[in-house]
Amino acid sequence: MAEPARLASLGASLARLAALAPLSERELEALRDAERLRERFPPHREIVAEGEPVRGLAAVLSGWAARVRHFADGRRQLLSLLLPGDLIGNCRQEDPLAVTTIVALTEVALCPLPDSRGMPGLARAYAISGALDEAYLYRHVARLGRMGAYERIADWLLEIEERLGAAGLTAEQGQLPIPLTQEMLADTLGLTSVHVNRTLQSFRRKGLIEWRSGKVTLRDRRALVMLLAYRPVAISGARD
Amino acid sequence: MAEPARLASLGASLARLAALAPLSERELEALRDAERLRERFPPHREIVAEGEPVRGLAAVLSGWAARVRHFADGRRQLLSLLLPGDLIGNCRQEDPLAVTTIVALTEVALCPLPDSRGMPGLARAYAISGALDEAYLYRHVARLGRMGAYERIADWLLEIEERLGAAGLTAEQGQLPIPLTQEMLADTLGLTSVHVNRTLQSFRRKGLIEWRSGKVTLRDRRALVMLLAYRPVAISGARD
DNA sequence: CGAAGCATTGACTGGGGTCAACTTATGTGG
DNA sequence: CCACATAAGTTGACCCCAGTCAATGCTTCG
Repeated sequence: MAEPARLASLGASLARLAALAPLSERELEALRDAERLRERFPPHREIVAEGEPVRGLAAVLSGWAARVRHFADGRRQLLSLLLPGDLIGNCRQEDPLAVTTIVALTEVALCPLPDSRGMPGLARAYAISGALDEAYLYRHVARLGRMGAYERIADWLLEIEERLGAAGLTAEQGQLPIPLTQEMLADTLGLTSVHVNRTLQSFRRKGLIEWRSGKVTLRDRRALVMLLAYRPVAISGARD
Repeated sequence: MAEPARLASLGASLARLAALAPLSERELEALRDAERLRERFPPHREIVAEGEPVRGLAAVLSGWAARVRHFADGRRQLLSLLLPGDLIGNCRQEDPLAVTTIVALTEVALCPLPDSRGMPGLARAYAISGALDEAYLYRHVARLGRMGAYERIADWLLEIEERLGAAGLTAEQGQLPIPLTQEMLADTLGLTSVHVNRTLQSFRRKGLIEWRSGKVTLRDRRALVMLLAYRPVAISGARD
């Protein structure tokens, strides 16, 4: 955002990263280089396995991935979503082990990122990216712990709008490309796909959102924000 | 654990930190120094305010604190618990802003910690502490997203046992000092205090735990672990 | 055109929330 | 050491949000 001209040559996803901190010409060059090398993963493929050594720092160039935890009886929880521009393996130890499994939700392209040694701008950008991850993770905890289904979805949509915006992925008229099935969304929000379906339909009927073939439009952002501010306390017989 | 003799002069809480990575004599000395300076907070007092600049790195010497988020209508969610030995302000940016409010749940004593510049052992210890925080946070997300009340409490108790053990705070016979009210536990686990109460009573009646005046004993750890593995699927009419 | 994955709908159930009363600790000043 | 106040824990009655099960459409895409 600060220097659109110099970032222009970067793909959108790395542009998000580059916008987090002022970068020197050399650092930008390093990112441009990195971008050329990319590794692809088909949907459902594990990108990182929990407990395995982390291979190094990488960035999501396209597609969505997720940190995931599986239960013995088949339940699963998506712990966090990794969108284009997000980092993988962004930690401080020398030889870290992966804390969670990471799986590709769609087709995903990664690129390895340069070490930040001797590049203070990059180091700052990585640090800020990590802090953002942490902030979104806390938000996710609050969402799962204390929000009902309507609130969870509204809050999540607003978060995704913000994050896709930062990655430069909001199409014109605020269309958000969200390639998740309702079941993935359910596994993210701690709900069942059936209930996600019903809640989304209610949103659509009220004209709050449109959601067709992976493109989401927030038709009434104000109403979504209202949903978060205070629970109606259900006095009147207002239905739906 | 590696070097009990050299750690002996450290208070238990900082001993946990020191056990995370091999430390030089100079680094240990720096910790011993730090330990002398302490700041006290009464229960309910804010230690860090969300959005404010972080004052620097510190460690919890005694008492429990929590990262917390408040909702407009009075609901609140404890995002993570800070036990003796845990760090506050452990991040990588230069001038970070606090991502969440931190509040003292009990009387809390903090001590400032030395910067890790020029002390690679300390740097590693801080990094590992941060990685552990992250791991527990992901576990918390899975707990809130996909576990029922029984599982949440069982899983949480096992986590706390592990963490108190690492901090050297498990008394003889595995008594855990847990200074939380049922309401605080409810705000941690995304439940109501009423439901926490009923669930705990069920645990007690089944002989799984004892909980009296802040001292918890896990009487049947095996059964607690079983609770996590698979949901009973409720075929028979087994009550309670 | 068939198959597989995804979305939708209905009927039913139950875990956990809500409200409100009551009891038991904890503690504080006289 | 008691009287009182306040916080914490306990219990019961009732209800609703979200889960479950199962059938049926709707898309894609070989």
